[in-house]
Amino acid sequence: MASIKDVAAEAGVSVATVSRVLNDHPSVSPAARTRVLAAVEALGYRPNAVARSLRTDQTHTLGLVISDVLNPYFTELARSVEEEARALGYSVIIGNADERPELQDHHVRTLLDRRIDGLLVSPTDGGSPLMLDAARGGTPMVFVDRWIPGVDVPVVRADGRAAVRDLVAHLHGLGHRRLAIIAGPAATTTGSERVEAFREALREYGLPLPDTYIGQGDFQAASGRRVTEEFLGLPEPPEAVFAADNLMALGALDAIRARGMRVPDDIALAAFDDIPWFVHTDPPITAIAQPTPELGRAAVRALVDRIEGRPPQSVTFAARLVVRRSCGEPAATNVTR
Amino acid sequence: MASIKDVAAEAGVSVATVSRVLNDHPSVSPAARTRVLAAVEALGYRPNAVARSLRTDQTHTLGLVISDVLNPYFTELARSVEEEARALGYSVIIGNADERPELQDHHVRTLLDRRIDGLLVSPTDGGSPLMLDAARGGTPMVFVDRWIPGVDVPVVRADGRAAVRDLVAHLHGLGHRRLAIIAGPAATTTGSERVEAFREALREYGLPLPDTYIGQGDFQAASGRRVTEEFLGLPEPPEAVFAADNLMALGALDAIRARGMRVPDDIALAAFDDIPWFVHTDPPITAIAQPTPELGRAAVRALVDRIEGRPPQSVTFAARLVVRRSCGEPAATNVTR
DNA sequence: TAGGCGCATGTAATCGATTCCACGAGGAGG
DNA sequence: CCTCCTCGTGGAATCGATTACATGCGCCTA
Repeated sequence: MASIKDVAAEAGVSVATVSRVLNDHPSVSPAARTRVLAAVEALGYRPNAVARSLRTDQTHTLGLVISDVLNPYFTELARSVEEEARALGYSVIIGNADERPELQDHHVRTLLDRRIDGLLVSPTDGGSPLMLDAARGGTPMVFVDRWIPGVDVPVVRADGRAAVRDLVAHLHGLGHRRLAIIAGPAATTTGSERVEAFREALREYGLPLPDTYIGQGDFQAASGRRVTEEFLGLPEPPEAVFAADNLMALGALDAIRARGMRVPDDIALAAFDDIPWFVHTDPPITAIAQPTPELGRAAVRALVDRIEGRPPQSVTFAARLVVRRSCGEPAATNVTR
Repeated sequence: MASIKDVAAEAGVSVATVSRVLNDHPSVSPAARTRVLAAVEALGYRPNAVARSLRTDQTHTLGLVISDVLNPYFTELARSVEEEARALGYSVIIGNADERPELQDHHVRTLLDRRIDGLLVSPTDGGSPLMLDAARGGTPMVFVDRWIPGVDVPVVRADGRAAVRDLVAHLHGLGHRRLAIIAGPAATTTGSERVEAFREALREYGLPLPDTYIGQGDFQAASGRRVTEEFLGLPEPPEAVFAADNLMALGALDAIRARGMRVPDDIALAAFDDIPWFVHTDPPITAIAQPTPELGRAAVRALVDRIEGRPPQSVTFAARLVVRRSCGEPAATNVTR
């Protein structure tokens, strides 16, 4: 592979001049510039990003550590992150933690070893020493979707509180009174917040939330299935189930079908995180939609601001309820798609 | 960030000794080793992968360029690729081409600039000059799922021919005679091969495949919807539709429902590529399943073999038919899950 | 006891870029 | 005509690692 020296030799100039041409430094004569560009062309030269990074101490690369690539919510997030980063001149390296803290640490470590310019994280847990050290040690960092309390890192996320209240109103309006939730791990913010929002909304309607109606899941389909089976086995099973993410909702759907029951006739179902597939299931599933692409874009912008010395901003978007048919017939005024 | 020099100073040895300890070179005294390790610990030193790569000309990184991250088939592939690579001591950088050749080229270019050790590609097209040059220029490369004919690059893929024949037999056995296909782009091998296999299987059963029953899709849901609408608008619509990937199948499902028709009563539907969601749709969709994780693992092994100087092997797996309910009642002997 | 061998270690070159500094040529101004 | 400034250019240091080569020491053997 041709190096800058080869180009310099071919063009009959010094490596310094070649470098200047490549970084369009102003003080290069037109003649030299032409010769260098011709040499670059002739040799098919491409600058070695590794060498460049070593010298400049910049990789123009962002790390993105997500909790689960198999979850469509996160792939959509990853896609928008990459898109925005590319627009701003950065590449993205994705690390998939599979909801496992030690795998998350592995990725954080290798990303730091590669000297990425900044880190975008959706933590699977309350924060390992490694990640906390990195944050405190000055690695530009932004949390997206989930975050870790008590760390001075900007957070880009969606607030589902209002949408959860809308959902409870919707369920209440349809006559449902016994509402249950399949929660995510309490160590994650999205795990605990969604339960809190749900509990609060129920209180507004004077509805109870007994412990038996709070199932402990782990954001994976299997846990949704298990928890739903437990719900259905109760002496007084819930009339509606709210899953804190889309994978657990599908697990729930599965468990309900396995019992020969129908949604929404026998039991209502709703999910946090809307995904394209929810339109295609039978029945289409009512869900709380985050503006996922906007989240990704805002997170990248915040991180790049931080990297390039501008003050980064935490951003909170609003999630919104998308009513479909899985809780019963929608009122005419509600959004359907 | 501490460098090897700082460690050397702290431990009172030269950088060479530090390097030897880190790469466990045999000839280092136990005393020196201990002092170095203590210094590493004290400073929280981590070797700079950028500098190391520059010197050794190895990045221990593989590039993976896939056609569409939003397609669950590819995310599953990406996951298994990363897993196997990690087991072999490599990291993976994923580039998403979004089925756009120019984006594919962008990713190939930046990956090469980063001097990745090898490239795993599922090409979106017949091969750009850039990719062909890279392949011929000696960049270790392996094609996975899709490939480009006429290039000397190992291919790891699944052969769907037998499974497609099984599918046609299944459809024929259920009494369907007018079978149609939603094809992928002809520039991709999976696009053309699946049509060919289908055509051949139909011929075995003496069934025709008129041009009106070959819809041209692009592996995205919208195209599946459009093509299906065209099918349904024909004077004599097909009795069964076979979508060449999962996203187009969902588009088809959508179009069928929009007409108020039911699967499989009014029309049968099957898809290439099985995904977890197909179990949850109503009805569950009959599909041709590739051993996706095995594909990813084999591709990584082939690529790493090539990188480390062992002869790489092309591998072809068999795809298999998974019968569910979207074509009609399954025969008792067929696999269901 | 001298020669030789091997081990532990250090010095310095090297990878491919960027960039500071010095230098020479040429033009402007006094 | 001399001085000074600007512009284009090249030499060389530098980033942080790896590694070939040199060196010195201790020990074994003849």
